[in-house]
Amino acid sequence: MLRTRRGDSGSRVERKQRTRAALLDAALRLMAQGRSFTSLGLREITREAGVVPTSFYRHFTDLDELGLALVEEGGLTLRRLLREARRADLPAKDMIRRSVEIYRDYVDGHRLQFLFITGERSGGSLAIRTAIRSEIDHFTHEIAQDLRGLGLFADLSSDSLRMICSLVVTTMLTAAVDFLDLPPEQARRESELIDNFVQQIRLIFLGAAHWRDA
Amino acid sequence: MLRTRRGDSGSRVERKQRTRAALLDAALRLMAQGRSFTSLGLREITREAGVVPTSFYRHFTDLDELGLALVEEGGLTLRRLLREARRADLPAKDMIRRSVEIYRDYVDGHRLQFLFITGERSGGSLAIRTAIRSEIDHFTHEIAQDLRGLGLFADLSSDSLRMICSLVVTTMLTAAVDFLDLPPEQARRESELIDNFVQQIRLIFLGAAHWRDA
DNA sequence: CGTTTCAGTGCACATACGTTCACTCAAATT
DNA sequence: AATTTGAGTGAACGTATGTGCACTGAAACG
Repeated sequence: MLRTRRGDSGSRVERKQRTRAALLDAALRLMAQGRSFTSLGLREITREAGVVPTSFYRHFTDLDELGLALVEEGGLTLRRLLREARRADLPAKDMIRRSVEIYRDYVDGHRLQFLFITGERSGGSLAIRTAIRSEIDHFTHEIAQDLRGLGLFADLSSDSLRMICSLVVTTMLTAAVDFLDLPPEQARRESELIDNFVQQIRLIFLGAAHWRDA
Repeated sequence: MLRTRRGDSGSRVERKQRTRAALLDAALRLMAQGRSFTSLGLREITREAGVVPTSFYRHFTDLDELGLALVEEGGLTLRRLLREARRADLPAKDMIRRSVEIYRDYVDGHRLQFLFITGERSGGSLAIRTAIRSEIDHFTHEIAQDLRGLGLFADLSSDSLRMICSLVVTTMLTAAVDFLDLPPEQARRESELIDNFVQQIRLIFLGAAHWRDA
């Protein structure tokens, strides 16, 4: 009874891609209810995606494979953040605060992805953890290049710059968790959080400005 | 057939406490195999603890309650770390490196606890996440007091000090995840990790030394 | 010493799970 | 127009789950 299925338009490969995306999204939505990836069941995901359990195997051999696909999606999201941040040419003054606000909006606009990345970064299976770590390393490296491109920290070795960016990134990810856990309509609490985050990044950059390579 | 149960010595309350501890430990051991807390089943935990499923209800009303007990245990572990660090009177020179080494050893000696804290800090249920956050806040506050006690950062406001310590703590927790994921017998990779961690803490303190309150 | 308490047992139940298999039937291919 | 392909179906399987209930028997208590 394929006739009555929703979204039965487009070519066959398009429809397949759409179902695949529905499965990925279903998994993220379930995790958003306070569950971790390893706790999800195959039937649960297909049910949420509006598909029969056996359909799952047309797209992934098992749940791990779906998890790794989610990591890849998350990595893309991180890279899109940087592309967006580069476009928004930042004022020299208050550059950090502005960047933080962009980040906050971006996290809010991609809640499920960040929930997954931050949640599984140190929670679930080794395979997923390793894959996420590699995406984050990549992200860190890109930020380092961007800072170099801006002519900042020109006198630092690339090892030191990497060390500093990795500190910045872990601080960003911690802040993302805080943003996501913020109850809605708590402007006061949110601005405290942002202020704290801004100060931490400023502190790191202040340290970096005085850093001398070993 | 209570006669043949292992550890059937001690008073009744002692034996109960021991079974309770066995349940908590069983949960941690299962998580160490790369699973998150929300993925654990009641039967699975009791099986690992060597107890019949229905016995579970003598100790906890449900899995959430067991999770919160684990958080409490984890909080105790964090506080014991500080007590231990305070005893080991640190040399003024290389104080950071020495502290980091103590921390590394401590994490290694309490792998399961740190696996739980870092893994569930941003992964599982809101209740557990919130409880962990509060333990970490407490930990952060204690570190701030210790630094004050050492006469460091005497010119900083307590808000700034808190902000700095929170940065230190999140860096510590990220480092713990890295330590835990380190394959055994990788001395080279481990010392790289430690060097990186030491440098990040130095950088934060360097920034703190130049920080001026807003 | 008789009675009470209660941690742990063993069985039963409804319900969920992952996976298999043979199937349909529209789209793609020939 | 005839044929092949393959995403999605639906029933069936063995096995797992959480929880209720009546039970046992040693420790604690009066």
